[in-house]
Amino acid sequence: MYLTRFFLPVLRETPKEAEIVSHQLMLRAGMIKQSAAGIYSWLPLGLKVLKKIEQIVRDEQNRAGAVEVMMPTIQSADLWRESGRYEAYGKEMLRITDRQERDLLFGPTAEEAITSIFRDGVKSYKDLPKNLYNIQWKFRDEIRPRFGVMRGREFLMKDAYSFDLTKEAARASYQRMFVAYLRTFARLGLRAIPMKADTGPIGGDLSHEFIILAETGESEVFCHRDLLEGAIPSADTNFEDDLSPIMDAWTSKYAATEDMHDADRFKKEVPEDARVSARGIEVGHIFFFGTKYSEPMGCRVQGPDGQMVTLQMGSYGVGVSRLVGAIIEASHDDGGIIWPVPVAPFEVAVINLKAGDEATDAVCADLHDRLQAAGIDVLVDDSNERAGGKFATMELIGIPYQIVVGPKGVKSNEVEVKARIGGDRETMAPEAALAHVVEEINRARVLV
RNA sequence: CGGGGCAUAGCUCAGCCUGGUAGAGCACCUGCUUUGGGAGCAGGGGGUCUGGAGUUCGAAUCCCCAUGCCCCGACCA
Repeated sequence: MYLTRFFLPVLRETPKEAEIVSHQLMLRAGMIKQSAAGIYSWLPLGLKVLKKIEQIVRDEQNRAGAVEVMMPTIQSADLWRESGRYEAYGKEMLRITDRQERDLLFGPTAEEAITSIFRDGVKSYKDLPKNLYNIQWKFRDEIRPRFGVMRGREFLMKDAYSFDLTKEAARASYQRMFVAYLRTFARLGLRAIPMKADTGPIGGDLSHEFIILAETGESEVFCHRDLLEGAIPSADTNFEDDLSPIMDAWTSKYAATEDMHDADRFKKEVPEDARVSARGIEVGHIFFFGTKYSEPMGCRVQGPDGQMVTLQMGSYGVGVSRLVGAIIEASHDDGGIIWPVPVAPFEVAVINLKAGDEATDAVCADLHDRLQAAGIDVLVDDSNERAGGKFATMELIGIPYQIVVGPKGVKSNEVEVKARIGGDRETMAPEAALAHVVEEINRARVLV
């Protein structure tokens, strides 16, 4: 992609409505534009990041054996009357009436929709276990949206729902998602820590929030330092195996958000030098809720003995659009965003310091074509901007690698390669620069 | 929903108190000079001053009513 063809409305100054750094940087980098409170348009740069995150989430759901569906964003009120939540949900639910005076709503979540699909499609225990997920736009009419996409009213979310015959089987389903989440967040370049969460009326130990540490996190969190270095299950993990050892390893050490924090236990169980207390952002939440929806909605199958059994369900959410902001919160500096390679909108920026200079243009075009052929997402800055402006923009939008091509260097067959992280610069031949960034990027892509 | 604040050019803001027909910086367009870490000079385009209703000869400015957005709180993927 060439910058002169792309749409990248960057702002030099920070719009005053943005409070936290991710919101400020997303606006300045031309990733989003606010349309109404908590509702945003995704501009090309932001959309590229969103899509990359979405694809990694999808990839790991599929790996764990979940199956994707897509459902309507507009749902029928009748469906929600079945579960009893139409009345219970409150003003956060955006209610709509159509021309026939039928009650509709813009889905804030998908338990009802998915349960109704599942119950009509599965009648035998032989069809279990199953896990269906969707990645869709949801709407919650929050009293006070804020922090940009971190807490918008409209948001892209992945919700998975597991269906099992027994609680034991449901536990195994839960563990599969637990492992999938460890891998998902690691692949996004994040270190997410599963923390014990409130299970609500159901009780038990099957509810975890996945938290990433960031200064601007919404809640205070406490955990054992070892969890910051926990082992990520490898790509060849067999999801048919017993995953208890992995989950046990991750849940045996203290980790809790402020709601669940027990200061005495924390002191007793965690040595002083291993105590981490920080602020955290919730990027995922998984929980087992038994028959909360399957019971009222009649989601049952016939068991081996011919008796009808109400299914045990769990739900597993990832805030996809929120993750865009969360990653920025966790990865930025004074110059702007620092994208982890797997989610970077472009992996390499080729900066043409003198667009219009024949030799410089030729080197840039060659790099562009060969990077693209190598499967690298490349953006060539072929604008007439001055050098300083180009550097500042690429730094702002956080492209992991820059190849700087100028007329002086071209004469001596040299370009400069610069890494966004650390800012190291190295001069080398264009050939070497190409090989270098391709190697670095391929390495960064297969971290887990 | 309670409390507070703001609304003037794409962005950041001045002008409002004390009414007289709209400004700056950045961005944008033209030209010249420049060109390796957000250049300089000259010229130029762009505004229903959030909306409505008042007071007045005259309203961005004063009065009233709406609306939108932001912040604090309760709520929250």
